[in-house]
Amino acid sequence: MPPKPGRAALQERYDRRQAEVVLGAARVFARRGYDQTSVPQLAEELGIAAGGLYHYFGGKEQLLIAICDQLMDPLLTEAQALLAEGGTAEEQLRALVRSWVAHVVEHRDHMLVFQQERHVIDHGRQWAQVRERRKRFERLVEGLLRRIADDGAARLPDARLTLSALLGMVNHTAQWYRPRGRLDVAAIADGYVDLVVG
Amino acid sequence: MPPKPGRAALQERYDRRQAEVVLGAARVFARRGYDQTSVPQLAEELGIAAGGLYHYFGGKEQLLIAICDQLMDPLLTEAQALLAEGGTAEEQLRALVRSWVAHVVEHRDHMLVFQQERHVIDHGRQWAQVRERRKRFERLVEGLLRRIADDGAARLPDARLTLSALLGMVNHTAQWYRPRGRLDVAAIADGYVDLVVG
DNA sequence: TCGAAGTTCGAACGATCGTTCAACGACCGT
DNA sequence: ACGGTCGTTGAACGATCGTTCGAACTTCGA
Repeated sequence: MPPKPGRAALQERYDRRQAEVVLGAARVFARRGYDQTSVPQLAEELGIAAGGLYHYFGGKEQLLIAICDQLMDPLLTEAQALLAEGGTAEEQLRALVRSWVAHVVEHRDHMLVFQQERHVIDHGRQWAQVRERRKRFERLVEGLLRRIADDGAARLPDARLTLSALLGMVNHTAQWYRPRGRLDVAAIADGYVDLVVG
Repeated sequence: MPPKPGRAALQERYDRRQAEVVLGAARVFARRGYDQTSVPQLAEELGIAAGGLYHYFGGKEQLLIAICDQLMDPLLTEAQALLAEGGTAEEQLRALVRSWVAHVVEHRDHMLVFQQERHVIDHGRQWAQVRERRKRFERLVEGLLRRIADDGAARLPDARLTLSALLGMVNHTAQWYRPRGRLDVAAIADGYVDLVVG
């Protein structure tokens, strides 16, 4: 269904439209729920015909996978870049959490869908790549927390428990953050880090 | 559909069976997802015929509401009882979080469904009571955190942000806790409280 | 400007959904 | 022990689901 390989201009247009559809689908799914949104309903909100979706996606579930990829790929890429920059473990953690919170807030709809459909992500065969990306990101954070604990500077009760707590609070941000709220992204992220490292 | 009023013995049997169905449905929904589980599938796993469910519930969504009630009612009741017992704010917080984590772990399936179906809970008209119970519980925790902040003992960066963080980490526990894990419920709860109050 | 390739449409498909209901065995109160 | 209610069954319903596909429209390359 995508254009034949070799035609760069067409490929780019195809990819841009596809990403646009994914973005819109994330917004609709976050509000109405993935399963409770029928393909005709989704198509109507996106302003295209129902059948037209299948030009860009093999099926409804592949669209869901694309939403999760659009969420996880840049997050993991940015996290790896930050860790390569050097600095103390605590400095790196602070930078990582800032980037992470910014990402959660920016991709709030994606996050809500991602959390909502955890049962699909955890079980399906074709979800292995999404699961692995999530795992890799969590390991990055865990490594950082272990370095901080080993430095002895902070009094983390338990690195694994702290990791779970941090995952919980940051990801939960998607459920209450509002664009014109009292706290900006940096204040939220720093507040989280202060809780964790004291 | 329930037995006629006045027959206490029948009413009790009916209520017990109903609660049993809710419990089983929570387990199935947590694994397969609410929407992705058809009524015939659910009925088969519960060991009854599809039509039989409608003896206890007006429809599939009322069953979902019952799951959330079975989760929130005892949690709120116990929280209110703990707050009535007296003690310093920090002591009360520690007791409340212990009870809360125990509840999340005990009703892990309910929690997973509750979080999974957030979009339904937030929007539907008949979900107002569930929303209000959730709100009331959150206000209880918020009041406790404000008392701690006012006492000046701990260095909470922001009571509202701390509340969101605590909600996130405790509720997230349902997604990683395993019965024979390294940490027991009390250790988890105390770890969370230590992060929050320092 | 012309043929080809890419994109969109919308009617139609079989499958499956949530729900209803008449009927039957089990158990209650008397 | 008997009449009535309760609990359960499973077949059947209309509605709606995700998906397909051939035709119409648009854009690209030359």
